[in-house]
Amino acid sequence: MLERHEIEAFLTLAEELHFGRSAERLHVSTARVSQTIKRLEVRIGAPLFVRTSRRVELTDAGHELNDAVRPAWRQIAAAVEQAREAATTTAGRLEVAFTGAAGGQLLTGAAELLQRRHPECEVRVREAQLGEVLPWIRDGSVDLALTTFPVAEAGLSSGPVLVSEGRALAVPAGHPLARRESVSLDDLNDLDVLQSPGDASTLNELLTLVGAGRGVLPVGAQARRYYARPDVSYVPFSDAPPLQWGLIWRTDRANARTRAFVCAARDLLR
Amino acid sequence: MLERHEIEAFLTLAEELHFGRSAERLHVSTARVSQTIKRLEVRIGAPLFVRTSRRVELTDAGHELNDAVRPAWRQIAAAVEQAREAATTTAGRLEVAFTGAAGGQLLTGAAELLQRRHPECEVRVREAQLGEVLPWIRDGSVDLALTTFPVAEAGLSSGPVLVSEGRALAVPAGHPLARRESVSLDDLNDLDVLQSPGDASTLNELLTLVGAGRGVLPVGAQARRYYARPDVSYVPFSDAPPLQWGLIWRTDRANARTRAFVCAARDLLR
DNA sequence: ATGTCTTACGGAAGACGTAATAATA
DNA sequence: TATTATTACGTCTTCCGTAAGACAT
Repeated sequence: MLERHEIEAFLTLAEELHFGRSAERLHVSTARVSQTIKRLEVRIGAPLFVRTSRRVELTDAGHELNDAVRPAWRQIAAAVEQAREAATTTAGRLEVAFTGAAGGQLLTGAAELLQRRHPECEVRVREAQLGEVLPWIRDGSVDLALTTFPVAEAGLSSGPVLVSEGRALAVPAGHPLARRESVSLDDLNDLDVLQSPGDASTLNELLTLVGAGRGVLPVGAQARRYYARPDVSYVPFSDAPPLQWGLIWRTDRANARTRAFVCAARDLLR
Repeated sequence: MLERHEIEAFLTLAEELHFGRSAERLHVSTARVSQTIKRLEVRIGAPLFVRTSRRVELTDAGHELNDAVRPAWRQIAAAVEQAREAATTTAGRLEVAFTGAAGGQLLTGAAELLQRRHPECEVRVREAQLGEVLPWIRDGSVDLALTTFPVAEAGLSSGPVLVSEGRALAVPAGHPLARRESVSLDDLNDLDVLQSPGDASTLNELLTLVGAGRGVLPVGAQARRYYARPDVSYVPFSDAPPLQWGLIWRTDRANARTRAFVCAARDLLR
């Protein structure tokens, strides 16, 4: 098969029909063009150019090769250029998902920062319910999602931790625990703990169940501010490790836009 | 632009999705495939594969590049293979022209030898009149022509001298020179010498003019055997250099068939 | 005599393999 | 632990430019 420099030397010489000008366009010496063409002709087994020191012309074999190779090589060059462009440009659409009101605030801020930096990037921030985040990421309907860490799934990547918040327990307003300063993980053993996909699919539904006395729900401490309700009280955990939030994406769909958004989100929180 | 080894490594890995098997197919080490892909990704500016030590998969960017590059590269490979094939095969048609009865015998013999050697080569031997040889060669209606040397025209090539014959002068049968043993170039000064494209376009027409006493005509000594006529006598030159015959062809249309025919003609006369 | 292609030769870039290392299941 | 991808490094091919040579106008 032909080497890159052979293809380019051939196509250039076929166009210029002059070793000196070809060498200039190729940024090499004329001697190099001569040797490259010579080697190419040996490899093909026939002369591709008829040349005297005054005239260079394509042979029939050269014409045929030129006609077939030129469009194919242009296509490869265009594909590479497009790939390079797609890899570096932030122009285009970016879909970002969050769960929870606090996450929406954060991502909206990040989106605004991103669009100040890259006006050509079109960002849409959507809310996802608890169980929708991973499916949306997997099927590609969103490019990024804000979620709790860690997410250990093959094919997914995670950005840095953006927010770290204490944990709290949502309990019915009249529940004995509601008057406590804090709760412990051990306290959960005596309680009905609601599960996300099992008992209900959205946070508000779960909190409604909590308010109705159907169980308790571990949440992030921010819930007290964003999901304050008369029927629910939030009691901080004394001993639970903090809840960490960050962005995830499908590794095979990472691009300049996702990188820029992750960067904007990180910068926003400094 | 991408190097040949980068393109082939990429396309192979995109197919195999396994560095070891790709390396095997490419006849290089796995380390080389790894480094080549790495460099390619740096050049493009984005990962083309997502890989762990257990799994290799194309990214979106990789898929797009693969879809665009693969058919184009196949086309180039096919064009090169076809050029190589066309350069070496003798299959196909070959048109050969001659002037004069002796030339016809010679080329017919060469054509028979060629077809014994290369049955897949289809040869057609045609007679050309004097002025037709060069036009037919120039416009490509024949691939080879037997003609007198030297032929110094840009774009034409000549094979070896095949036949070398003494020269003779065709004179009217009753002419004083007809009784001479030989003539000299100096004798031409006192005579009307007929010219090929000027006075007539075929040899028989010229000889008819000679027989009619309209002038004399320098010819090859073989004319005495192949163009014996009652109205024309042939007298050898004592001092003219021999007339040399050989094959010519358009340099840019030389191919395996023309080379094989020239070779057969040369071998025939050994 | 001049412009142009080709050949000869020494130097530098990089393509390659081997072997050691890291990471995954 | 076994398989597979990556990194490190020394070797060697070959790509390249310079300079001299060959050829045609």
